[in-house]
Amino acid sequence: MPPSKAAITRSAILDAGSVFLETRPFRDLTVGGLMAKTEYSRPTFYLYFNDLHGFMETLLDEVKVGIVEGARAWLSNEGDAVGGLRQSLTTLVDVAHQHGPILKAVADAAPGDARLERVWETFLGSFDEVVSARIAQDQAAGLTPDFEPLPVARALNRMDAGMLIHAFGSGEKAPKDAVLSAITRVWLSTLYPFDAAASIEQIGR
Amino acid sequence: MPPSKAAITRSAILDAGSVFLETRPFRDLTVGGLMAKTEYSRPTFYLYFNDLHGFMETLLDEVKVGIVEGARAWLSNEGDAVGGLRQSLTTLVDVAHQHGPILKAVADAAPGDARLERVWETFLGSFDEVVSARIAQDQAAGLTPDFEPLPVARALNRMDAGMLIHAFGSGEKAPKDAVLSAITRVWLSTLYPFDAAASIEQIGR
DNA sequence: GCGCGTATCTGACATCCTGTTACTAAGTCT
DNA sequence: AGACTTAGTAACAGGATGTCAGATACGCGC
Repeated sequence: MPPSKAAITRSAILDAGSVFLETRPFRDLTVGGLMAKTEYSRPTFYLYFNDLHGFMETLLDEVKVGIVEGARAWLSNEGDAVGGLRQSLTTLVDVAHQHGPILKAVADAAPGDARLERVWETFLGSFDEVVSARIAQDQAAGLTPDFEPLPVARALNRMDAGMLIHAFGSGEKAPKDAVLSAITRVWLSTLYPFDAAASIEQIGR
Repeated sequence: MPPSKAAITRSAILDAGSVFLETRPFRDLTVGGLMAKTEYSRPTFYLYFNDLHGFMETLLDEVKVGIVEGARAWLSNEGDAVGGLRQSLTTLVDVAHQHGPILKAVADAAPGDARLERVWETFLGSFDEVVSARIAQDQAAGLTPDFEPLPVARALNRMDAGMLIHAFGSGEKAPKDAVLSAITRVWLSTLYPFDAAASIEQIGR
């Protein structure tokens, strides 16, 4: 079946939003301005979204998948830990590079709305838990020093979020490799220090 | 001389703001609501501040000093590097714990205003530079592995910012020691890995 | 092609917050 | 007391939001 008219309209609005956020910050996004970029009128927006924050939530959903996907290489625990982590971080950086503006826009919008803030925090928090679990595993296996996994996981994740949004959020994006090697270094030194000689040297400078 | 009437009014407004942000997020702060907590009327606000974001900028200025202060122990390069860094992080966590709500409010408000965003980014960025310089020093001294200092400094700083705001920003604050030991571990493993055996063990779990 | 019910869309409205201006009141100095 | 400066306010205009009653377009049986 052909996509319903509603589906077309809805995704036209979403597209217009993505395009807008490619070049302008969330604070400049208004319902009126957004809809002016489409062939519909302002009230139509409210047929499909509750408000701008709900709109951002939808936009986030479309990106979530890719981000979560990337984490698998390390979390699934196949192959060596160091290699898996490297792999996961690499794809994470790739995905973030791709969707930088939307991620920044969501992060910017979140504090303005209780619901979106919770969604965003939950999104970030979900990584805290899985990473923390993986750390506990590696500690049991003697790969990782013994420490409380959760706060360290949180710290590392906040680092990623802050770094990636800062690097790829605005128009001119920072070089991917510098970002990747910086966060890779921090993750590896913290989680697999015994491996340091072998693994860190490979990062290069 | 006694404080001028203007100074009294101004600081009454600032106080009302601090108190408000102690329990409610920035998004709930309006000029009208704020001034209702004082004995003045709404337009009076505009005699002293350009708008809510200018107001937040002023609030940030009052906290800045303490934060910068704390960094000295490590940056000044007296005594051993590991101890100095430990010391700096400890006071950083203390100060952040104390002013958590204001820091979160500023971070929340920043994306809503181009000027405040720049101020906030500059504030964060200033640490990137000094930390990066210190890292370069330690690399020259052979204490720290050889890598590009700036991106790593940025990553570590973003970690601190994200962690501290998340931990101390809202009403119920996370336990200080868990936060401190998590970020301390990451900083030390990354910057002084050769010292690992000696230094990391002291962190405890 | 014609009517009809449903899906889709819009004009017009009430509301809220912002930032400014023209004005009043309260001090201060001679 | 009179003149000048500082402090504060009431009232206005602008702009964005979210809602609703009504208009328009579409699909479908005939």
